[in-house]
Amino acid sequence: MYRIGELAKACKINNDTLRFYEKNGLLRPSDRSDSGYRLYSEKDKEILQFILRAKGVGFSLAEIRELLSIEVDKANNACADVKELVDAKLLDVEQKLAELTRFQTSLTRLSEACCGGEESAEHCTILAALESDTSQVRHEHHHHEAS
Amino acid sequence: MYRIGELAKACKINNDTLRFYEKNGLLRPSDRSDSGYRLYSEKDKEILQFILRAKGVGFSLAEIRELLSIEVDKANNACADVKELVDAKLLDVEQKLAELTRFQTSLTRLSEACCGGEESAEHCTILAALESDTSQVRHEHHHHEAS
DNA sequence: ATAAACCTTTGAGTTAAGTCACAGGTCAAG
DNA sequence: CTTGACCTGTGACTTAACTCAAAGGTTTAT
Repeated sequence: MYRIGELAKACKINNDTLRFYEKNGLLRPSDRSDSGYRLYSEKDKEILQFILRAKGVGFSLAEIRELLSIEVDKANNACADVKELVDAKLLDVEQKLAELTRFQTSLTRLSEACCGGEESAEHCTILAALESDTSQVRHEHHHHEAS
Repeated sequence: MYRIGELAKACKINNDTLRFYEKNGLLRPSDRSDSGYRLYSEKDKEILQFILRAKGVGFSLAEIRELLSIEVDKANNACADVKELVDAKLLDVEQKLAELTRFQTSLTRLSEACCGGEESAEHCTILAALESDTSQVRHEHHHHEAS
């Protein structure tokens, strides 16, 4: 079991961030000590790492809360609802992947062109390096009620 | 040439967001009308779409500003500096790609397990579906001075 | 047994990224 | 030649996601 400071240090975040996540329903410590200290389990740590990774790839805390809440009710199989959410998130992820792949291509091209010599003049900005197929820009304004 | 409202509508963002991006050095309209109205070119629109895509995959405006500023000084070849920045961003992107790919795998697994039947009980949460190789969590605190 | 380093709660402050409000100028249509 | 939809600037407000401060309880080390 980790105390708050230990877990925070291990994951390089602030103690207050952990309290904040708790208050916002993202990560509740598995236990409390007799004196009220938060006690986090190994599994709690994994959840936290999941949260941090998800944040890193652009999910909001509200979205992450949703992701974490995905859990098939084994007794009643409320599967359909879950699948819907999962598939929606999957679409999000695939869209992000597509965008990122394009960024990767562009940046790679730019990097290669860069110190290659004088023939590189055409690909000297990100924008020039980006394929100009900008058709797929998407915007969603899901308004999940947050904390 | 687009006026602010036209471009904003075309890209499904707020007029004020465009003014905000301008104030923060992300997108300056190519021209102004005689009466002072902002006039955006087709290229401006592409830049905006770039910004929106970059935002979508988790880049901050400060990072996007950096990305946009990547431009090889063709006369003086300040190539080395540029390459360094590009390669740093490339690393970022590749890391995000790796994370996202794992999310994709997990979500796919979850989706498939979900309405598959009763043997799916093991993969009923994101966390269960995630490979437990959580070793690679990374945190960066670049402090680019923002606008 | 007392200081130092931890933890508790409540509540206020900060930063990034918008978003809104206001007072007024512009322009196309009737 | 005025009405309505658009634009201008400046500045205040909002939201998400922290981050800090204050007042006090707990644990460990001397």
